[in-house]
Amino acid sequence: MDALQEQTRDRLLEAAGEIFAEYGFQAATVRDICRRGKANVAAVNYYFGDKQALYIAAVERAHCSAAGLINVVWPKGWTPQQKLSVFVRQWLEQQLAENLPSWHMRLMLREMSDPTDACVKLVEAYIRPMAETLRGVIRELTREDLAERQGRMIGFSIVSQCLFYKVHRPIAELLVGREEYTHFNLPAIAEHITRFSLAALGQGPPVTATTSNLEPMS
Amino acid sequence: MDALQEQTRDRLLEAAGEIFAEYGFQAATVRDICRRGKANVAAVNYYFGDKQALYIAAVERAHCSAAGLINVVWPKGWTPQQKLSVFVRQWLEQQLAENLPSWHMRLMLREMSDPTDACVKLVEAYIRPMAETLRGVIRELTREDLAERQGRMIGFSIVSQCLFYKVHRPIAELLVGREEYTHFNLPAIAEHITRFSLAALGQGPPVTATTSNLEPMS
DNA sequence: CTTGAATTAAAACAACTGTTTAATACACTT
DNA sequence: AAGTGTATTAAACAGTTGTTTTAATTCAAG
Repeated sequence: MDALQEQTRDRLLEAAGEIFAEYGFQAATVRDICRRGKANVAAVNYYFGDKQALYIAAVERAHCSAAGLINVVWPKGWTPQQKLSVFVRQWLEQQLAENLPSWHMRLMLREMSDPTDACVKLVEAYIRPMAETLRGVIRELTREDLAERQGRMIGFSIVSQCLFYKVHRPIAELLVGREEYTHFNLPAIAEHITRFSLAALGQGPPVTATTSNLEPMS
Repeated sequence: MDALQEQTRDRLLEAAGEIFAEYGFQAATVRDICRRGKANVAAVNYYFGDKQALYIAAVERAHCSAAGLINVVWPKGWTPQQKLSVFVRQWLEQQLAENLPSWHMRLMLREMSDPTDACVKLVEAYIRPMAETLRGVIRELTREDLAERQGRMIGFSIVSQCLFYKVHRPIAELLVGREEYTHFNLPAIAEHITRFSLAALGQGPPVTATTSNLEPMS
């Protein structure tokens, strides 16, 4: 009984995540969700109360399952440059993950661009820990007495570059052309962002330098 | 007759812009738009055919009225550093403009994060010209033989930092706290992005340097 | 004043929305 | 075997959606 009853609830949550991520809260309909979840229309209200509660549950599920860069313990002997490189690459991997279940990140990004009631929990459980991780790396890369506010801005500069390639990907693709954009793949983007940011912090050569073997596939 | 007939059509377009910018295409209702435009419900279909055509017209109107950084002619003797500084500042001013009519930029940003059929025109008429302007400045800031692809990535790095403070402003505010975020005002952001980017290109001191009088209120 | 087209208005349209109800099916205990 | 509480279903609910229809109104030209 428990196995079966939990099954439909879970199927519903999974279907809700996919559809909310694709269409957003308003445009998604509970009938679509129930159809994909192979459940009756009344199931949403039976298990979750109403549509909004289902949405919040889906967002929660998304940020609970994706805790990649939270509480990382860096291997000994790593330079802060290496740490930043891995941070950027891993962020991009999560973000651009074409594999399943892709809706987790998409739903979170939607919440980040167009926040609802669910975004407070998202910030506390997911974003703030990641921001702290990044803040630690930045602290290693800069002078000890760097102003806290400036440290935050540096973090924003790094993260914003990563977010761009997901949030504004359609526009970027339209701008440079579909074929050319295939060269804007994950390794290329990751290396550019890392080099750009390290150079900005005075911890690497200008991004315009000829050689580019900053991080030979650690 | 012409004056009056154009009046309601324009009122409708203005109201549509505001409401579409605030709620998005799906969540905005033609009844809300007509109420704000002081027109009958049938007016939308009478003047524009259907809701989607009204939306596209609103997006068009938005990107036609905002052509600030397109085809700029830089004053003689300006260094590329100064040009970049002005570019960033002006982008942020348009983007963060709290003054009227703020819906133009908000509607375009919505289209950039969540593109519909209207975004192709938007790219060609607004985004591509601005990208060309920025590309010119970057060309001045780097070696002549810089790879085109890398030039584009540098442009993305700069623009993404600007976009961040609009698109993800709610999250950023939630992260650093409302009071502290008041210090993330336009001049502070503009200076940080300019210094960060110039340093990345090897055209300025690291962003972590103590002094910050890069651009004393030109 | 009359004509006739353009504009506005009120009402109705069918389709869809989230949600609720009431009946049924099922597994379990007593 | 009857009873109990949970899970699922089909049907209906009331409200909103975009759109259409039909009629009233406006208003300049003849």
